[in-house]
Amino acid sequence: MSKAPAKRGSSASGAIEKILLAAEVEFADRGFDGAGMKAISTRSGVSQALLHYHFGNKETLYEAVIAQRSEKINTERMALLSRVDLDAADALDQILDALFRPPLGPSGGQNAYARIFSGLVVGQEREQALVRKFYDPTAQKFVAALERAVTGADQAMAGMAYTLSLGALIAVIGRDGRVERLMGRDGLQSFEAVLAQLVRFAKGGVLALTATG
Amino acid sequence: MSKAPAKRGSSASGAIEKILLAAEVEFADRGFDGAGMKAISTRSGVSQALLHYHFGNKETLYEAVIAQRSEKINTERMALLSRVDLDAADALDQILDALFRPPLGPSGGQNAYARIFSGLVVGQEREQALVRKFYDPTAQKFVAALERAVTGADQAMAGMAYTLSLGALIAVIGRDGRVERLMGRDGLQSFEAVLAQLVRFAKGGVLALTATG
DNA sequence: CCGTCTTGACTAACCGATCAGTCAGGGTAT
DNA sequence: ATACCCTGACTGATCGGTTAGTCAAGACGG
Repeated sequence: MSKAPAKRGSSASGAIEKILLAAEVEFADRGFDGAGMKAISTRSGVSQALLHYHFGNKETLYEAVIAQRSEKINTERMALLSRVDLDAADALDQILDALFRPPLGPSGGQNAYARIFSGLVVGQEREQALVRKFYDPTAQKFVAALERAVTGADQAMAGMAYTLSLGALIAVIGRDGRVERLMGRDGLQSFEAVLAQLVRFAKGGVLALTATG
Repeated sequence: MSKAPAKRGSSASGAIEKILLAAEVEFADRGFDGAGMKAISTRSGVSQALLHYHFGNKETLYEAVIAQRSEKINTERMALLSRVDLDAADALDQILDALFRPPLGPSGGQNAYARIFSGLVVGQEREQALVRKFYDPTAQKFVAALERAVTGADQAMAGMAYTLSLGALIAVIGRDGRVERLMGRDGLQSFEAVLAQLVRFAKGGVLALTATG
């Protein structure tokens, strides 16, 4: 019955980590369909057969990349969110900071996974299924936090606010060169400066969305 | 030297239009790499060879789809923008409406091209090149309009505001089912209602971004 | 006649996936 | 200790299928 080994968890030479790292870059650069198993094997320095030995197929490898990163991001997001005083004056700023900071990562937009993240948000069935699986539970916590922190917001408004804020986030992620092209001079801004602008924009948007009128 | 025919402009049975329409749906559903020339030919009811006869290759066909739609969108955007009084009180609302309405199209998010549009915003080299070619000139007009209409905005701020607003737009485009999932009940809202919320969000964001502080 | 279009065969490259087999390490029986 | 075997990690070669793209020959219609 051709047992599939496919049980991850051990690897003598750290091959699994190398594969995941190479796959992340390849998927980020070319997307799921554009990425090739051969290219991933070359990039990671292992045989192509080993990719299937450890992960079974391309789809599972893709999911493994997202599972690994999303867990870190969700953990970090929840840690930041748990420290927010929802009744404080700057609660909304803190919530949005907790939402944006982890996926942007310490290295900003050149982070490979950030580009995969963008693809998840605007993707079709495959991506939506992964979002549902790996991001929805945390997302609902944020929607609930928004609903509580913003006066006059119901669940529908909070959900819309969350979606629109995420849109602003992925616009920043994919902006390499584009923002600089549209706004004359100015070298690339620091990570914290961009994040601060993002929070300001989203905050203004959320408040405008939920304001009575 | 084996001249490529590839001169569009005439078609006895309207095959070119059928091809462009089918290609638009296929590219929207599966992305550039996921789309297949065979699938496009099947969908359009035309032989696969005819695709190459008229468009040469896949890349050119993709570009033709975007060229056709972007021209309509840009024309509509400029027409709406030209009617805006940049010194009026609601100038910002009008600018954002002119920016969002055309790509959302009359049919809203189920519009096939809208999904291609989303992919352009978050894409890599190929998509960025197409954006540069087909959208940048109009984009710069909008950045300039934002710079003039919003007090205290310089070009850098206006460019950032434009990028972030676009992000909110593509979040709405790709939201099918997702917004409804995050915000309890509520059936799908009407096109104008969604657009109005989008404008409110972006307006609040832009003003917050450019406010002194 | 000429441009449009179909049909069908064809290539060269590439795709994901599979296979048989190598190798090292560790337990185990004697 | 040594001979044995099993297991898990890993590879090179190759599988069948699909891809974009090409080409030739002919049909249809203005």
